[in-house]
Amino acid sequence: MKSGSSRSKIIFHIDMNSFYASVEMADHPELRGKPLAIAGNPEERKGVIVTSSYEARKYGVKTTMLVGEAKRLCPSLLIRRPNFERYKEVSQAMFSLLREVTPMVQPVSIDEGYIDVTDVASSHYPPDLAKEIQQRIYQELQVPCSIGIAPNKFLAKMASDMKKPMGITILRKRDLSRKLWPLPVRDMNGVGEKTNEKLKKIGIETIEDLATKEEYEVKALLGINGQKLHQRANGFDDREVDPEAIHSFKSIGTSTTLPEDTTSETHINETFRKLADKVENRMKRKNVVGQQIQIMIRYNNRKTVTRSRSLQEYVDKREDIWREAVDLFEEHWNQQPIRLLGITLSELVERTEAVEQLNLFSYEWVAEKEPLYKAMEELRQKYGEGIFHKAKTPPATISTSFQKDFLDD
DNA sequence: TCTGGGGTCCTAGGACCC
DNA sequence: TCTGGGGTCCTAGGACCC
Repeated sequence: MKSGSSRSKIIFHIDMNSFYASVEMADHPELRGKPLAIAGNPEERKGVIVTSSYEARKYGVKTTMLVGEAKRLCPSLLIRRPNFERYKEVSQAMFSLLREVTPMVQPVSIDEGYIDVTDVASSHYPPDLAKEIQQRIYQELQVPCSIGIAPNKFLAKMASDMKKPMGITILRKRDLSRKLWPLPVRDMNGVGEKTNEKLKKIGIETIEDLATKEEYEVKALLGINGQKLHQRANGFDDREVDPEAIHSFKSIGTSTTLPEDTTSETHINETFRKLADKVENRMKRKNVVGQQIQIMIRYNNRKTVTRSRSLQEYVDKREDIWREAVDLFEEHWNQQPIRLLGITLSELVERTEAVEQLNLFSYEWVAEKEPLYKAMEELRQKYGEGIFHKAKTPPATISTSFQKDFLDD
């Protein structure tokens, strides 16, 4: 084993098959073997399919399809509401199990993740190891998974997709032209609807078409993403499995589709209150505070706008989140009926870190407090209360830049 | 009866600074 | 008579993924 050199790696991608439906079947044996879909409540306009069992997929039931449409395709379809708490439990149990194999575990979402087994492979033959993992997950949690084995993340991900459910697929570099290249380019991770259309216009339909095109042509079409895709199609991907990535989340947000379109400010304010509550709870749980707030408004014609604002101070309290959200909303709402509202906080930092910064700030602030109050009073008398309309906050949270600008004058 | 809710990353223009 | 060039921050929007 050479140290520091680019030794070839062995990466597994573990993909839980039809995860939510599988968990429901594990918990409710009477559902097993039946066409099952997990979906929201159609009466609240949330009736879209989130996941469906393989039995349901045979009828053409797909994710994001409306429940009505799915039932038309598959009249015997059983529908269950999602139980995310339960799915999270099973997910955590699954990742704990993986961590018994190696600490090099990177969860990507609730139902998939990568592990780097390069070091483990000296004592375990990788396909056997994969089989063992798959069996343990199935026996201990009663849910199926597929595993892709490859020298990098991209190929492992593509491999885990090739045999489902309960498949194990090895994708070596030398297998590329035979196993990967014949696939439609749309199947690549990172190629969605729009990119697929663009690629089609320059004659790229399969992964082979992409791999054998000149890189600069793809880059000219898609920018940096094109370059990345071209490299991946040729089997290159140097992203590491990063066990820490899970801790560095960048935003926390929540949104809701309203049971009916509304223009009622009371209703809108109430909705923002609930959203702010939810965001606060999640921020508390993760022990973070945020310095940027974004709201999302989807109108009845589905036109969606986002509006954001950087804040002078970190927030994590429902009242502050709510006030900023409503303030942004009032500033930008075009009076059209609203279908969906959302709040997202970003520029997150650990609360402890924020407190240190705050202390520093407070120290400076106290020294300038007295003149600031005086200054504000003068402004108020000169221009009226309206001068502070934008801030809508007590003097303690007036921006430092404002404070500094004024005091320097 | 058109299409949920949770995210990440990238781009692009304008402001502002040097 | 035409006014460079680079860097960073802020905001809005879009593409993509599960």
